[in-house]
Amino acid sequence: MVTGQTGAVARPRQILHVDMDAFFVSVELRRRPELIGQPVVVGGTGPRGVVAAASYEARRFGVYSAMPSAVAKRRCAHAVFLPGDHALYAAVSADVRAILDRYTPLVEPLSLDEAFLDVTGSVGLFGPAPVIAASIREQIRDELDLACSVGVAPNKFLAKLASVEAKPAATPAGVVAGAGVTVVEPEEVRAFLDPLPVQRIWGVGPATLEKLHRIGIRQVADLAAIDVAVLSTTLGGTQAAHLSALARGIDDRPVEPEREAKSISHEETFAANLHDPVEMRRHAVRLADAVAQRLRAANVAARTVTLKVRFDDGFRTITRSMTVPDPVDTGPAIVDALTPMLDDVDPSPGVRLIGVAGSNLSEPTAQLSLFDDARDRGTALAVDAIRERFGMSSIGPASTVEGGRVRTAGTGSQQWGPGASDETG
DNA sequence: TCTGGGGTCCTTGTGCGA
DNA sequence: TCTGTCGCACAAGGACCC
Repeated sequence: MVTGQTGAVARPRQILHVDMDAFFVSVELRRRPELIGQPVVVGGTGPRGVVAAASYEARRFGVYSAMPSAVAKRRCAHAVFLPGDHALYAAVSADVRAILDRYTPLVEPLSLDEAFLDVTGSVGLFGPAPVIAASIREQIRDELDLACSVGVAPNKFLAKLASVEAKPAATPAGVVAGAGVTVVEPEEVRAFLDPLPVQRIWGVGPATLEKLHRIGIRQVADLAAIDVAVLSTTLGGTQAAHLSALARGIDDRPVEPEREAKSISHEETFAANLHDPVEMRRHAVRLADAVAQRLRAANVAARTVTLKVRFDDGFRTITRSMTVPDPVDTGPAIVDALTPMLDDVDPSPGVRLIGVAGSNLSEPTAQLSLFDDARDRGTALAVDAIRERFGMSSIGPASTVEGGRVRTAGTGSQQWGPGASDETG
């Protein structure tokens, strides 16, 4: 319905990438206006916390997302550190989404603070794509008191790069306002891409960058020029073909409004290392319970259960997984699958993180022959109902009760690392 | 500097049945 | 019966993204 497939010359697609500016911080500033203009950091406040978002004033001091909070505090001691409120950001994200939905049904959220829109079929109604981009910015600003940047281009990859160009910039001298909207026309693609450093390409992280540097590739132009067969010897065929296409501005991926989750997981980093297998199991039970609840909420069950353990000896991480014959969506069933894996882990080096994931998702089965599972599922659904009414900490596995309250996972209280106080004992 | 949490995708190795 | 190989499923880990 959006592309000319009737024999007429196909119009270039009109893709928008909408990216909120310093989203978590900006949401916080709405309720803390006295902090506007100050360096503000949202993220984990404990010794192992990381920065989730930094205001542009904080970025002037070299504070960026994913940086350890301890480093951020050293670089910008006078910044205001806030713990973050994931539930609030999700609610505001829904408000933003409602605005985007006015322009096209083809909206693909990438995260809470960014989304792709295919407005190819909307230009007749709302005007050219850059006009739509400006209109979206205006509505988000007027209705939500938030700023965003928008990239407009013929595909997702270019639109995403374009939105970065549109953003404000933090320099040691001050914060420079961005254009707000950046448009890359089809005939401008080469001039836009060629001078960019190769790490700006989606999928080029530190490891790939190192490989590319070794063969003399530093700019996107270098990558676009190199033969794919040659690149394959360094990166492997799949990645070589993918990156080569992107470097040439080719990206045919559609905007997909409804993508089904392929896995559901919870993990937690502890303020103090665990050394006791019993403690490990207790946390695993809690995480399994949280994963199970989300599986049921999504009306799916997992055939593969994965345990993730990160040790304190050099950040070593192991994963162990098991595929079970019948999909599971209850805490006890997930714990059953986890138990042999947990028994195999030696926590003596110190365990800093435990994660539990369910993948290989399918619809839950209700086999009458599995009496125990059916009973577990009935209990679990009852628990879900109680939690919906009285809150997450109202009920949970006995082993997760601390001081008369249930410790929960994934409730948004500690999204970016352990809190300043040691809760693990 | 020393690294959170929630995801996706890819590669490599292994076991198994045809 | 033995061996090679192909495809598939699974397991584990790495890299990357926000």
